[in-house]
Amino acid sequence: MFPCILFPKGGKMSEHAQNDHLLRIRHSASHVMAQAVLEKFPEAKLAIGPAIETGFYYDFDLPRPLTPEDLAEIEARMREIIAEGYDFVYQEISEEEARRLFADQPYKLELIEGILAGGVDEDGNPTAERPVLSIYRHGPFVDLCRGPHVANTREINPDAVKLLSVAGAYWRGDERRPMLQRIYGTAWETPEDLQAYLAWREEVERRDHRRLIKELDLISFHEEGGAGLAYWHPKGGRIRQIIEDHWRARHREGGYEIVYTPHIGRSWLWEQSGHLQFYKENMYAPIEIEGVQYYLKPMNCPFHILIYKSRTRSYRDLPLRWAELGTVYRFERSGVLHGLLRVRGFTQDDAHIFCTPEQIEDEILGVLDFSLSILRDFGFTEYQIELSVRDPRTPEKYAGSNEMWEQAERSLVNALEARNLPYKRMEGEAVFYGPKIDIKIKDALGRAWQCTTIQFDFNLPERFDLTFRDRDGQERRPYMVHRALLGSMERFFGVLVEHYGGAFPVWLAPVQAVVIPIADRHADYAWDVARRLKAAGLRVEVNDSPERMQAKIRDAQIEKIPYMLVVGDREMQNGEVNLRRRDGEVPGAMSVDAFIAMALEAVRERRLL
RNA sequence: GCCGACGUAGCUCAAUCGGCAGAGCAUCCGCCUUGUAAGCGGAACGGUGCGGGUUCAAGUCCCGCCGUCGGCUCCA
Repeated sequence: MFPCILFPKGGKMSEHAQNDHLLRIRHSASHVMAQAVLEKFPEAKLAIGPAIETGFYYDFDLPRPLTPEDLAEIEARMREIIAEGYDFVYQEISEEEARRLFADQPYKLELIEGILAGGVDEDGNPTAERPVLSIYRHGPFVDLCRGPHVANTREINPDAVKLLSVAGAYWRGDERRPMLQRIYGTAWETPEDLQAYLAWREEVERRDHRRLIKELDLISFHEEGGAGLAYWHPKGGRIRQIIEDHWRARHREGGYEIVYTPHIGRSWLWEQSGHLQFYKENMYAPIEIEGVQYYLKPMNCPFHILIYKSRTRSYRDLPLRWAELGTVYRFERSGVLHGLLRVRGFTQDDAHIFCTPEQIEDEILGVLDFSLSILRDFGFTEYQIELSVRDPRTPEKYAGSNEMWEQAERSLVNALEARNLPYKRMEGEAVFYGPKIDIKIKDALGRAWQCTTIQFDFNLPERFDLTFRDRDGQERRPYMVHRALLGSMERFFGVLVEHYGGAFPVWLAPVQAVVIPIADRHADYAWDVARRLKAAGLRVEVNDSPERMQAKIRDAQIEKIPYMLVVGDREMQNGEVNLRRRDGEVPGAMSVDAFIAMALEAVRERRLL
């Protein structure tokens, strides 16, 4: 999933997650778990069991599916094994010994072959090291393993270990290989760290957008309507409109033109673009009418290209920056759907930039600045940036010339370095048609989400024969850059909901203020106040239901409305409102105008409250 | 798509061995006229995701489908 989970917020835990001792503890815990599983299922076949960022796992081939009761039993046995106090002993072994030792462990034998053949380690990952077969023993358990481990099982705190879940996982991550059972666990240095991690997981659950969009009446999904298709309710729609309005305004300022294109296109487009060749299994089946096949668009590029090709382009026209909130449909496999983060129909905030090779550096820098600036508007100020480039070993797999790739990469690197942005260079991660920058935004819980992508395309300009007339009269090929900033409205909205836990900053809140009359006789005044707020441009509701004031406040709190304005006899008399904020603060009575000024300032500055 | 789990009222959840489908909240109707996170009383609401099957009897067991969840794989 894209929420590439980092570590719990706060420096202490982050240090721990990178701490070598912690990795040893986790890796050792996974061995202890494997021992416990093997005792319970002597016929179990072991696969691999590494430490991961938040714990560890081990993959097993077992005679039957594991139940939660099994997990509890295994966990209990782990504590006993830990208490038995075995040393972890490292030993290098010969090929023959290894084959003999793991004779009845086919997955281990496969790993052994891999290690001997060179190129992979005992987790199946590529390595350049010379082949060494090594094992780690603790008590009766032995595993093919390079380590490192703690010295003794007692170094694992039995109260800081917990098994979390069991899930399916393909052997070697290959869907054609057997499906194994993976047990996930977590281990920390102290029980306090474990508790903090579990509390963090609970917080993640509390903020889950799938729960919040339902509770806050923002978006729903319907079995009857089809999986992965979102229905935006009035309040969700309101937020989306605010996001879109802001997006449009910023794009106009930023030198973009906004275009609109159809939702379906003739098969010719998709043959020409290559989608039917490379992407067909992700496209909805064609609609045939009058003998012509139309496909629902999985992306907007070919449409923008047709606009480009609608007339002869001059170097004087470039750069062209065209943006569209383009709704696309992709047939995602059923198992990958996930709330708003992975859907089948979504609206990309797409843009394509067509420019001359000379302009590309400036354009890339412009896109980068523009993207980060807009993300900042929405409260995202921390990023994790990846630069995906070619695999230098296989240049033939990529479209475009060497010079193009080099220039493109240079422009991406230059932009990142001009802004002092740290990034990770990912060799071989580029798509075949060009290098790209992906920006993952970090949310309030420190999780990173893939939203922004800036991609070169050396493929489509060729396929569609895009040209411009240069100042020397020659026809030349423009550069084409795809860019999605928020990614998609759906995914961005889901991330936004989780980032704020549903308590949106005032400028985004679907209802900014609710006026709460204490008794019926205050209702007219409440409506009067509401009219004034509305006239000032605020989104306001009046709760004049026959409930107690306390109940109305509770409802407003649950709805996470930023401002609650209580009005009773005193306020009515003085022409005031009595403010209570979502965070529980009660600034108290103030004039209506004073409240309006305060609220408008919060909106203008995009403050939380 | 694959492995596993799950699907009961709008929401959250209950229903012992297969034996009369239930509660709170929300909704509706009354009463109360209230000072910063739930006033009181009453009514109505589902036949258990859908379709088959087993059984005297199915929410409970079996099969298929749909959907959701945890993962894997995928993510132009």
